[in-house]
Amino acid sequence: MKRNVLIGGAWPYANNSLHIGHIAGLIGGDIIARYYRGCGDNVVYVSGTDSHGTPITLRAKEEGLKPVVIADRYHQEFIETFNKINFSYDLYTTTDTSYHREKVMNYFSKIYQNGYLYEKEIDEAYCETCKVFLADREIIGTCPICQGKAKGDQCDNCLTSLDSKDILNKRCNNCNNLTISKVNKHLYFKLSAFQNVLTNYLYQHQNTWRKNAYNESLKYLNMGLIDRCATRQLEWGIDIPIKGYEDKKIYVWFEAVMGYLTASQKVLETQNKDFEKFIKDPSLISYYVHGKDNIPFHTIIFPALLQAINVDYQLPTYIISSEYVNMNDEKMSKSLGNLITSNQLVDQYGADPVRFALIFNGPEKKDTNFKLEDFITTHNKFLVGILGNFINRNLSYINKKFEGKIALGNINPIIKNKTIETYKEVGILIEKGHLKNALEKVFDYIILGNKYYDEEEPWIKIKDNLKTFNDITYTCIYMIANIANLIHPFLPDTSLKIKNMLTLKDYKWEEEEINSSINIKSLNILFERFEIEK
RNA sequence: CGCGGGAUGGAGCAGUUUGGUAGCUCGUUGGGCUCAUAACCCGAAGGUCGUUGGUUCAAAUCCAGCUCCCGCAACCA
Repeated sequence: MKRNVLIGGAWPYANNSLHIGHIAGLIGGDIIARYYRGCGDNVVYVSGTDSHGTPITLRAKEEGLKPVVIADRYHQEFIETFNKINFSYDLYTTTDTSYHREKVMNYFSKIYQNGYLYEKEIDEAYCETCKVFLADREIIGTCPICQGKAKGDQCDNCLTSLDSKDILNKRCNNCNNLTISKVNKHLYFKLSAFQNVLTNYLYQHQNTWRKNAYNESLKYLNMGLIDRCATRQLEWGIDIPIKGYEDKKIYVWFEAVMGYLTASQKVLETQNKDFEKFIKDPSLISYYVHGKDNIPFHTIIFPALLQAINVDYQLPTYIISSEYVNMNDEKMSKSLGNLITSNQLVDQYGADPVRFALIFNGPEKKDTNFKLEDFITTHNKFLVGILGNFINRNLSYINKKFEGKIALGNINPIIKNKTIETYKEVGILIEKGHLKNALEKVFDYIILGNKYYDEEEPWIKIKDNLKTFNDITYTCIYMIANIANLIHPFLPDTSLKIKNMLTLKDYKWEEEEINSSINIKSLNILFERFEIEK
């Protein structure tokens, strides 16, 4: 029976390039998607660029461009980044498509009709010269604490975090004139209505969510959920389908998470499948993959929105929330200038080595540290020394002695059992989101191959016992064929290279029984050694 | 009393959910092999698992207190 699996990768915001921390947090989704596809399940793996909102608007203003230009520029860059590192999204889209806009407006209307959006009037800073309501970040003034210069919601002088309401002598950042306080109306989402539903929901997922997701969510629930403003005084975004709100847009926190629904629907449409049936399937398994800063959006807000649309919409099953990657013991940041973009690293070292490093040293449970020296050492040890070596020592010997012709033999039964067991164990780990452990288990299997080869000493057996030699060799080729499958979710390029060398069947998450004699088509080195640059 | 994470051989980490021989990589060191990209395999040295107390036949693991480190709260996953 095919399982329905929905995997949502976080939607990167079109304001900065993707660095290795982003990828480390997102790569779990790709592994999970590839695994389930190998099992033959019905997988929908989606993500897209978060293209709207204030930061992009302000950025555009600074550069004298339209917001759409900034959004498109980063969207194109993100597509390139995900292609380079081999993410297998079924759809990577953006929030700036007519499809998404239309569907989101429908959801907004639906939630309004269901009574979860209500009007509220609040006082906001208004610039009479520019004739606009100002966002926090467009307000400058005097800090009420130190009398220094405050900007937006913080004081540049004493670094205190402020409520923009408390700033004195508020001025417009554009024209520098004093602002006035003016009543503005907004639509609020009744998040508080879901306090009990979400609390019960959380308790049911203590074992399926990562610990940080559980604790963070519990924190918000313990504080008590508060209603959230769903509209924004802005020109760049999605129109509000309610009368009287023509001058405002839907707040990004609302529409970006809706992307999971709109993108999935789009994918299913192209497959002639029914979205409603899919999203309401009680046995739907869903994964939401993102960094720890994004937890409440996926564990609180998104589930509440889903409930507000339709109580039968399935809530997230697994929350794959990563910690952060630090760089040489420092936090990665633009201002420190120490961040490595995904593209830089992949261009220099290739997709699979980078994927390996980001999984093997992945921030699954706590922050990890990225050091180029460690990256190279680990690469040389595992990819060159264990994986590349096992394959190369086997195939090159057969090439040398038998011109690449592998004779039939008997597969060692212990190895065979171990192979079947490995599929099972790794599969369970991936399904639970324990990607690091899963990868380690795959490498345990490859290490076993090297051990087997050493203990059996085929280079000696070849001299006086060709039958035994053939059995050993055949067992190793059997292992290699299965290694090609087992590494596929993690290292898709390498998997394909191995399959091409031996002309193997397409990737599937199941034991591959080679049963005819095989010829080595071509022999290539899988991984080059990297030298540590001083 | 703001919130969260961490403390395990020289370094970096896993193990803590579901108590029961302390595991991995690097480094140091002895050996084996020569099929393999100075790759591979076996062995050795090195830890009273931050600290104090508690529960238990048994604690790195559970409970309580304490000490120290790091993130967030400030555009940045």
